[in-house]
Amino acid sequence: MIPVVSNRLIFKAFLGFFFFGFPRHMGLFLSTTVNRIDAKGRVSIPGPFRSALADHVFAGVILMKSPVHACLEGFAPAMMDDIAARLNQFALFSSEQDDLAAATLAECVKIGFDTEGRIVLPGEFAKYAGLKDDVAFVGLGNKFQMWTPSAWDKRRAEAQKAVRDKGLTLPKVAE
Amino acid sequence: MIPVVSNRLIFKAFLGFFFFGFPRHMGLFLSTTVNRIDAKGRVSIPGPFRSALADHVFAGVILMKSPVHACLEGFAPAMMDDIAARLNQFALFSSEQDDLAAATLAECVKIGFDTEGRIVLPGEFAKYAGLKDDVAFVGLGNKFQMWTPSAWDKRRAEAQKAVRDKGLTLPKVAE
DNA sequence: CATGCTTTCCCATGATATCCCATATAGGAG
DNA sequence: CTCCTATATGGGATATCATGGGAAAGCATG
Repeated sequence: MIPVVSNRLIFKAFLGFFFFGFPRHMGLFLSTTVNRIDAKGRVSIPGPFRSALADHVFAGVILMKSPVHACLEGFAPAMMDDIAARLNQFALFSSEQDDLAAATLAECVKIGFDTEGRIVLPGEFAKYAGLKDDVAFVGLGNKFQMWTPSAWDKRRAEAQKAVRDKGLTLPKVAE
Repeated sequence: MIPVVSNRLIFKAFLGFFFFGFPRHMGLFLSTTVNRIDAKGRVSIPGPFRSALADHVFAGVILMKSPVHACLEGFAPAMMDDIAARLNQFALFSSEQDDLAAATLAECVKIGFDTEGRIVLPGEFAKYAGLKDDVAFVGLGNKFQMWTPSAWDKRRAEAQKAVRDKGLTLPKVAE
């Protein structure tokens, strides 16, 4: 089942804190790489991404079913602690905490690398993004996405079109 | 009959009070897993949850009949101290403290793991959440919830809708 | 004490995940 | 041009986890 555009706001909530900055020590996810899923459901995380994910506590990655697209979102494990801390500002049993946690933390998995820097894709997650043989890893700065190569081609064209048509630009950071 | 709706009102009255973090050393409850209840009423606690529950004093979990939903809430034993501390912000014998304590602490059981990391679901608790064959374990950070898979599907959609409709976001942690 | 009932422990199994080794390929360094 | 290292990929061997069932250990009842 493919998530609809109307879910975009959920994602905004999830990513809302990026506008206030995120842990600075993390590396940036850059560029796009296509890797292969083997018979056991394993994929190599692109080398550069592994460095960006580097966490001194846990060698792995957080995957989330994207609330916006038919893809998976990848984060550094440290991100989850930050999200949890933000959630803890709400009262226990409050509907805000419950709703936000359900829309974010519940949709994630924490996956460790094997000795070769690969992860095993949980079937449920692979199915969600339609991942079969090849996966396009797309670096987007503070996170990355995992797409089927063909779906990524579409999405990429769509994003470029949006930037052109709407004249989107990157404003200077306010001091 | 499940007293969910009526209890919701009690809680709404006091939502504002439960504030701020929980013991930071605990692991986070992440992701959603479905496990099976066997003929003896046993369920495996998902492996990652067991690590998050890890307590050097007691190998087990605290289950609570949710004061707000038709589900069970699961906590690390250490979290009970946190809840007690929150309750102690109210005056002794105040109706707020009495009501909240009755709706939370009084509705808990402490359950130990068996040698395989399973717990036996008390019949009363299983019935409260309508748990029969399969249980969805939902990680929500400082706690997790146990739902029937179908009830969770509904709740999940509801939470996403709430986030969307109310425009909920995760505010930056205040210093 | 015997009898049932429940709880706990222990082992077996299949599925999955993880480790370890082997190979291939691409850059870099010398 | 060749060696060396990091990465990507494949596959066999193990270890771990979820699950089911039997056996032993409480525990109340008559």
